[in-house]
Amino acid sequence: MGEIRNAERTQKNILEAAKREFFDKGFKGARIEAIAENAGVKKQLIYHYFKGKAELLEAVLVYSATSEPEWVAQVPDDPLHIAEHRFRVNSQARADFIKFSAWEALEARAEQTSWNKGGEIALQSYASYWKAQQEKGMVPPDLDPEFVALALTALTTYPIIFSSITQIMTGLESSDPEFQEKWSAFLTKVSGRLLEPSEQTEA
Amino acid sequence: MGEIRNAERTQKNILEAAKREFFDKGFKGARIEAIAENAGVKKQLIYHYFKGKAELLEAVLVYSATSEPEWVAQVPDDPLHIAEHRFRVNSQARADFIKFSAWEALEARAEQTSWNKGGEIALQSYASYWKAQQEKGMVPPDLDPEFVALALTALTTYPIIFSSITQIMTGLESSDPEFQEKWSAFLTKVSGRLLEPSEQTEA
DNA sequence: AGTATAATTTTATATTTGTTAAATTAAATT
DNA sequence: AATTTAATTTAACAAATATAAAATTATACT
Repeated sequence: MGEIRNAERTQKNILEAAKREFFDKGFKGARIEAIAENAGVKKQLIYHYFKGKAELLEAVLVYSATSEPEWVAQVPDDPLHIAEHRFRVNSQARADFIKFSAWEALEARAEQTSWNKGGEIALQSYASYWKAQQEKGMVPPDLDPEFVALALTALTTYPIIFSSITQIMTGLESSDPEFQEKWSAFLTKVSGRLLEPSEQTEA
Repeated sequence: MGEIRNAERTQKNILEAAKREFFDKGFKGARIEAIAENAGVKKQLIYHYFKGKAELLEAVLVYSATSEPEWVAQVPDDPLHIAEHRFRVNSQARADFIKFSAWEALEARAEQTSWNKGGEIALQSYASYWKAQQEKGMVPPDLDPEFVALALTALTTYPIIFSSITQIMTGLESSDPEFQEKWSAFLTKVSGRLLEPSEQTEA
């Protein structure tokens, strides 16, 4: 309409709109029509550039993986601040992807599909990280490092996924910067308490 | 077919099937046809007994609320074991309801609907509990009790909701009794570390 | 300018799914 | 037994939604 024809730009518009739609509504909940409307395009164009709904989602996932900024570089050394760092990154740069993962997990359970082949690796490597930390003596020996990883994953994603629950319990939305500050501080305290050597070492 | 006509029993069959379907797939994902099939009934009967899909869900919620066993009675006194107790109850008697709440939270965010009027009260009263515990000196004063409540909610529901993630990180499904035992023990340790008075009380 | 090719829209189809209305069958009542 | 009422099924509708084919419009190339 307003602009000159440009396949590349149009495809990008579609991908951006699709990303918003999929990440917000999940695969089943996403509507091709809504994506088209949001991209300022007739929906049949989507079938022209991407084969179908499933293929569009896959394209969105690679697009979103490549286009997102690198954040692995600046991971803090101190395991005490890992959780806080994770939460900050999750709630800022990756909030919508986290929400999508939640959709994915629920939908995958209800049916049998599973996108996100890269997600598993990330989760497992996170578990490996805590195993290594335990071997370095940074995690109390009585705590299973895989459970530590799971617990911290829960604590760093739950408020983002369940913002309404967060709102009800704390009075703050998880998108609120005030919540993010306070929860970050809380996570650091929790990490400290979790990782500090137990008092009754041995009798 | 096999049995004699009995409106009450049929309604119960429908409610049971609907409960399974809604709790597993969420509201949008649930299929009336699947419910009918599962209940051994033609789907039009559902419209006869319950007005429509939305009303059926409401009926399921009250049915499920009244038919579930009481568990509030045997809550442990010691806040150290609250999390473990919550997790045990959640993963056994209430696993499917927890999953439904997850669907509800995600769907409510995507749209504007919200069932589950009773859920808010439960969450708030859980927050109040921890506030009271802190006043009794059972929670370190530097930890916001509402955040403690949110954290423990996350830890006691996340593995149930995201069983696949749990499987990837720990090698165990959250429905596996082995996982439930280990996670329960882990939660108690975490609670202990979280609630124990800080070492550097004041300088 | 004229033709080929790419970009986009119009029109149409098939399927899924929630819902309604009518018809049928069984139980209850007199 | 006849009639009324309740339980259940058959048939049909309508809206939503993913998808396909054809038509149109703009751009590139010679």
